[in-house]
Amino acid sequence: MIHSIRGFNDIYGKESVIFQKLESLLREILKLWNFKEVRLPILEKTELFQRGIGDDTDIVEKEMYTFYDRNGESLTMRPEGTASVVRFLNEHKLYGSDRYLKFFYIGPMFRYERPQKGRLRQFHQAGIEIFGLPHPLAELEGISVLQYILSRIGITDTTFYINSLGCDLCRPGYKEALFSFFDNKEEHLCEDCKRRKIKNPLRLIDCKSTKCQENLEKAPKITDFLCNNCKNHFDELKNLLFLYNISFEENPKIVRGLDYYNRTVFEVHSKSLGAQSALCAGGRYDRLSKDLGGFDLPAFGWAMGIERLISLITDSSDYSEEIDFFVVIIGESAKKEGLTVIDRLRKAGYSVEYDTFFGSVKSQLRRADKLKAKKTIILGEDEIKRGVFILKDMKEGKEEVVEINKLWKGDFVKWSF
RNA sequence: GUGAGCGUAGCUCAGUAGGUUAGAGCACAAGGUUGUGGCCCUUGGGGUCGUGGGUUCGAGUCCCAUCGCUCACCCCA
Repeated sequence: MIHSIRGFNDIYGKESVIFQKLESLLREILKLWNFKEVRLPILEKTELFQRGIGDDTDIVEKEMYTFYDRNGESLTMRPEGTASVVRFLNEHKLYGSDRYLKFFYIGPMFRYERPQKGRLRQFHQAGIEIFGLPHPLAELEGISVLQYILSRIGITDTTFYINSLGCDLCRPGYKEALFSFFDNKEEHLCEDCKRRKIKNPLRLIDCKSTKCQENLEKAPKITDFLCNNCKNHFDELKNLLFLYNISFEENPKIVRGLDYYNRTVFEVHSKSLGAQSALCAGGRYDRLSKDLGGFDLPAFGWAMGIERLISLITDSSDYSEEIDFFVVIIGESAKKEGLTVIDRLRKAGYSVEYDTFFGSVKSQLRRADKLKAKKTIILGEDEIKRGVFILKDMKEGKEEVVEINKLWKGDFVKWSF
């Protein structure tokens, strides 16, 4: 027996229904904020992610599904959505007609990681990207719609962490301060951090090892190093969040794992998620578009993990959907009429099921009950002779005799539910 | 990539210090009503005990290997 690839799951049953409902809710809400959907390819040139996400990040270094196609070109199954959206935007030169653009996407992403709770190799993300707005109003747009989505789904018990990473002007000063702070503490650092210190000193800040935690208490904070513009931006954002009554917690340890962020970064965590507690994360990435060879466009965006979101939905309701009619067919001579009735009803807009094995009346009715049919039509040889069928209400248990002719007249109104 | 725990029926699990034909509940099917569901009763189908090797008179049970799943580290949505 061939089974699915590790970390690649089949989504079916209740989960599939919740998935659909969640998607339509997202589309409905994002429309209120005037976000437009983009459906982008799953496969992109590897270079897009190397340059976009950053060569030194874990995602690019060891988590991408990368392979050569038949022409020898290196392709990668997208590990995230932002780089693709930026590529799309520049490729179609959409900023030419409108300098303020808002997009969203929903779809599968791929990362080669060891699966665990809340972590799959193929997982789904919904994300938004806002282009062209340097002002923190971009953050407010993105964050307010996110908060509304979470509240509509009914997810509480989340913490919203926010931080600023500064810009090209102020971050070098901070990196230097960090570097010299850790310089004489080499022996106190965990193995990972020794490596980080050279490659990406910012990441020292969010190390989780207890060994490093002590250092971090005394480590310099990025927010103390922000230049005036960055500080004003951050302050103004906080004021806007107050205006919208969005509660947040400043957390200088939020630095994010992708290279493209500047200024605002944020994460939404939930304690109920397990070790992979991030439900949603994002930030501002003003340089990415230009870095990818495109137009110089400020941008802000976030992405949320759909599976993680679903695992938080504590909805115990029954997701097996009821059907309108079950048609019980008794005897060989009733089959022809029965199958015609079924076809008629379906094309009149009713959901209909029947027993293709034509079991006993008892087993057909059992099946009608199990499938949650609202009404059952019973059609046997006797009924055919009389030109009628029995219409049975499955909740009341009452039966009535109806002339088959009424179906052909399209007179379904009396059974509307 | 590292570590820990777990693999017995479609599902959730029992299975006693190794000992006859491996069990239960749920689910499924048939019947109890010569054409009527839910509740109840009866009966039935379904398992190479993850796989391979070893120890033993005898292995679901002990040992080794392997595969898979889960959780955690790491990382991230």
